[in-house]
Amino acid sequence: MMTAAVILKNKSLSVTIPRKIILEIFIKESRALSHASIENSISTIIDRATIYRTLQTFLESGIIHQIPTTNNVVLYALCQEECSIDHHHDEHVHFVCTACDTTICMEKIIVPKVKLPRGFKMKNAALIIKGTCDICKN
Amino acid sequence: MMTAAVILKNKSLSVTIPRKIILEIFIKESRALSHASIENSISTIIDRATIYRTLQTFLESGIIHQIPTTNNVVLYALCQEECSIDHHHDEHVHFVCTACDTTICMEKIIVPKVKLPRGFKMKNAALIIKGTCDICKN
DNA sequence: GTAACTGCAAAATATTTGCATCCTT
DNA sequence: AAGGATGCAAATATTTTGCAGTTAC
Repeated sequence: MMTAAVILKNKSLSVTIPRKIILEIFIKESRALSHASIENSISTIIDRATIYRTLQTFLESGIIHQIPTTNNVVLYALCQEECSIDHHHDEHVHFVCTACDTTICMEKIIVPKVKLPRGFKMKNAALIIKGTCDICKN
Repeated sequence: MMTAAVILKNKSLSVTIPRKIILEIFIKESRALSHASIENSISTIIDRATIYRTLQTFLESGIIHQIPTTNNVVLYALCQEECSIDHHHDEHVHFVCTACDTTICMEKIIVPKVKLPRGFKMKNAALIIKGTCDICKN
C-alpha cells in the first residue's frame, strides 16, 4: 500500500498539503471522483483553483486518469499501474451505477479489441458500462 | 432521406425554425457536435438558451444521443434507428480522431459484450476509441 | 384560441488566470 | 536561496431559469 507522499515522490512532485489531502481521498475512496465530490469530501479549506490545478498535475503525471461522462462532469480515478500523460493504462472497463450514481474501475476487465475500418488507427479505448451495481441490485 | 421537418413530426414535436435549423446541421454534418460547434455553425441568431433546450428536447425524443467525453464538452450525434429516452440504440463505437478532433459514429461496429462480476447488471454501454481517422492517417 | 416555444435578461455554476505570498527542496 | 505551489480575487465561460411575447397547430 503506497502512501500519498510516496506516490508523489515517485512522480517527482513536491509533497504539499493539498496534494496529499486530495491524493488520500482517491486512495481511500475506491471509486471515480469529480472535482465537486472532492471539494465536498474536504473538510479543510483547499482553494478551488488549487484543486483544479492539482487534478491537472495528477493527470499529467499519470497518477489519475479521466473517465468520459455525458453530463459535463469529468471523473477522475487512480491509475493502478504506471501511467504517463501520453500512455495511460486505463483501458479497463468503467462501470457507472445509475442507482447510486457511483463510477468504479473494473481493473480486471479489459476492453475487448474491435476491428476498425481501413485507415483508422486506434490509440486507446474507453468502455463505459451503465447499469446497476452489486450493492444496488434489486 | 428524411427531412428535418419529417423527423420532428415523427416525434410529435412542433416544427419550429430553430429546431429545423439545428436538426439540419446534424443531418448535414455526419459527425458528433457540441453545443459550441452548433452555435458556431449557425449563421442565423438562435438564442443560446434555445439551443440548450432544443438539444435536450432532441435527446428526450431520441433524435440525438450523447457521446461521453473527458473534456467537459458533451457531444451529440444523430440516432440512426429509433431511440427513446430510456432505450437508446447507441451501442455502436464512437471514434475520436485526436488529429482533427472529430468524433464520428461507427454504426456498423457494435460494442462487444463483456462479462461483468456477479451482481452487476448492464443497461447500456459506450465504447469510445481514440486515434487517427482515415483522413488524418500518416 | 391555446399550449408550447422562443428570446431576452439575469442568475447560478463552473473554470481559468494573474499575482503576491508561502512552502518545499 | 530559488523555484514551484498555494490562496485570493477577478475575469471568463458555461448552463439554467423566469417571464413576456410569439408561433405552431
